[in-house]
Amino acid sequence: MPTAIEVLFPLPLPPFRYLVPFGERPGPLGGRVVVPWQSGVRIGLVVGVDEVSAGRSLELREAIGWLDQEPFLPEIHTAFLLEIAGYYATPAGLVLAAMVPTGFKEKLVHEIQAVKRAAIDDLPEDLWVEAARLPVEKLELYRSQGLVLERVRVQERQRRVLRAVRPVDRNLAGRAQANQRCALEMLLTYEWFGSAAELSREAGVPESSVRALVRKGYARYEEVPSPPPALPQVLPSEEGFEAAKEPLDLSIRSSLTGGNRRERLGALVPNLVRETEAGRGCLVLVPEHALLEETASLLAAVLPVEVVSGELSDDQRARLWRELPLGPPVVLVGTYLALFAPQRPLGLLVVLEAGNASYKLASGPRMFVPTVAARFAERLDIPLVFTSALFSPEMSQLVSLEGRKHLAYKRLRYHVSDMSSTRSWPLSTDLVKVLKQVGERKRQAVMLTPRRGFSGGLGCRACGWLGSCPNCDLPLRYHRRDAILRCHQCGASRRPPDECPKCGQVTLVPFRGAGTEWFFSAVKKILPDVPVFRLDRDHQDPLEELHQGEPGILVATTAAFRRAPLPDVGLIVVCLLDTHLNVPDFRAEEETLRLLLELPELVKDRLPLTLLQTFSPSHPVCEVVRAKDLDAAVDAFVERMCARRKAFGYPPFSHLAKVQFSARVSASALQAAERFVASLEIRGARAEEVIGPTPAPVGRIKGFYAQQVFLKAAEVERFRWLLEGVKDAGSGVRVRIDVDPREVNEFLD
DNA sequence: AGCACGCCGACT
DNA sequence: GTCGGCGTGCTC
Repeated sequence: MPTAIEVLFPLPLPPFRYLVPFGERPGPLGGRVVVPWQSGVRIGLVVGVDEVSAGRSLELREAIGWLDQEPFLPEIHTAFLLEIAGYYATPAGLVLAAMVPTGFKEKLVHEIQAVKRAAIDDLPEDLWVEAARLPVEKLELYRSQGLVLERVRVQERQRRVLRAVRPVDRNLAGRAQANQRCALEMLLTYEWFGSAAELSREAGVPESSVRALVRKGYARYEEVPSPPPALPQVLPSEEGFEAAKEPLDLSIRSSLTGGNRRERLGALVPNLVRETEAGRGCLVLVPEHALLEETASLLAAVLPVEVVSGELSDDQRARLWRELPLGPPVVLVGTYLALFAPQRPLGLLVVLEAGNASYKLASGPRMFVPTVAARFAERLDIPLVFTSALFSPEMSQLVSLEGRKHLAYKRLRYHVSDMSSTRSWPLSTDLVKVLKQVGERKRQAVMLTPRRGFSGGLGCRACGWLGSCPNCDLPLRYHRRDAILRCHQCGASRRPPDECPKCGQVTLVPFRGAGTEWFFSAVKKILPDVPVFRLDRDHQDPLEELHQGEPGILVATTAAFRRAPLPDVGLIVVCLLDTHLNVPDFRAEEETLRLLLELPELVKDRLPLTLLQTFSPSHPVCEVVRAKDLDAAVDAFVERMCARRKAFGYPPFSHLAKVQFSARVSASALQAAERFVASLEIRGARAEEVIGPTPAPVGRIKGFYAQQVFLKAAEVERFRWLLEGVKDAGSGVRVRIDVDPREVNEFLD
């Protein structure tokens, strides 16, 4: 029986089948193989081997050859890719692309020759020629007749340089050729230049003179091997960083909560030191690039550190992957891209800020990185630590009681300001009072606003008309400074009308929640002499003055958490807590509490007064932060959240997936969703396992109407079985699956 | 993801 | 009359 291999590519596709190269053995799982692909060739990963019938084998193309002697990826990793793809109901190739960020996009040199005595007139024997010499159909024909030999190797990194071909001669002797002569002499002295522009700069001659040298044959461009790219240098942080003295007594899976970001990292330093000294590498995952630099530079003060993130070029990653296994053990700090980095042996896996929303990959395989990391650590049988301000129900499923480590919370003084008992908007009378104090004492304040722009909308006070997006069922956000209405979902924008399009009156006013612009101008009005800074996605004021301790007020979205802490903050304001609490998601309350517990991370030393503006001052979250014993109150809150999730069958006590059907025609989306639910019933789904279809909370986005169905199952096998029922929904309807959705109401593009 | 094929608007 | 927009479909 012929042998076939299953080959995976870094593309949104499942593995494809090829025949083993003629006369060769299947090769190991996790090896790289070169195969014909459309009209060319490409690199894939062998993820399976099986026998196929002789008849079936006729339909398969033959692989061309192996790329490495040793497996490129250990077998454990290879199997893990497929497992993760299965759980997230995503093509395995997407997981490969996300987890193995190097090794599959190399340029290839593909050469062919005729087999002995094939007597093909358009292909030589005994001489390798570029495959591109032959038209694709010809090559395909000769392949099927077994008339052609093929070989492929990786093209080494090259760069184009300008080199001299012959010396100055009398054709360059004239006065008119002075510039060319000068450039050629310089080129002869230094052997080569990276470009004509570079040479012209160095020689101080116009670029046209250099080009003339090339045209006249005195110089030419050549491809030469280029040196490996430099890796980013991690500069040790100059700031003092309090590392703990003794290692924590960690379990195979642990959590570290409480304190603040730096304290949590500091508490783990002795463990990282111990591992590297024992000759094992450590992996420290961060949720996003913004946290990478801070983390890496703090650790670099005491440990050997390397970094990996999407910011590295392909060549830099290739170099790191090549060199990591050869060098001494390091602490590798990176985003999810670092998870499969070839550090062997690995002694400890740390997932920093495990509750951070950025760990949910928004595109590609919609994986939740902490979950993936936990399964991976389990497979490799190495210890794992989650750190987070707040212990989460998800952690409670993974971490045993002995594994739970806690640092006491920084206790802030909270003041809750009831917006329903104040007439001033958007600054309550309490807030005006404390802001004035901050101004008088020349201190700093941070105000966290729920959104960017001026207001949640622009509407008519007379008739209630509200400007909304032509593509989405959403109000257009009002950006006063740019004098524009903009959709925060699809980006559509338009000029605000001068009068109400509905009733014609000139009574258009900002509606709904205030954003950074509104708070900015409100603060300016009451404190005209205090510098006010704005920070959000649209607008970033330089903050050097604040970082140097100058007085001022920072009005920001949660973008403030991605900046270094400020030195002299006397006041933190959560401008409208309700916006966070009212996010229609079962995690909203926890996320709000997390936000409040992370507030100390905005400030350097002294703990400021924290003022929460809200219409629901007795909300449990407000009660928790005002409790005498904060640590106990948070514990009790998390217990309640766990109990609630258990009662309603939410994760982590069940597996949850959102299946979204979207179409330009509203009825087709609904119809497809209903068909899906009907098919689930035929599969034996129980009533409590299927919720929906329901129209998405924002009914239309970018011109697409969306319907969603939620799938819930206690056991993972059953969950996967139900999810396999998702089929193509027919033309005009897009189906998207999000396993373990973090934002239940997010539109899946 | 790329890449080809295919059908409707603004131009040499 | 053509260039080019991106919708749809395919890759062993």
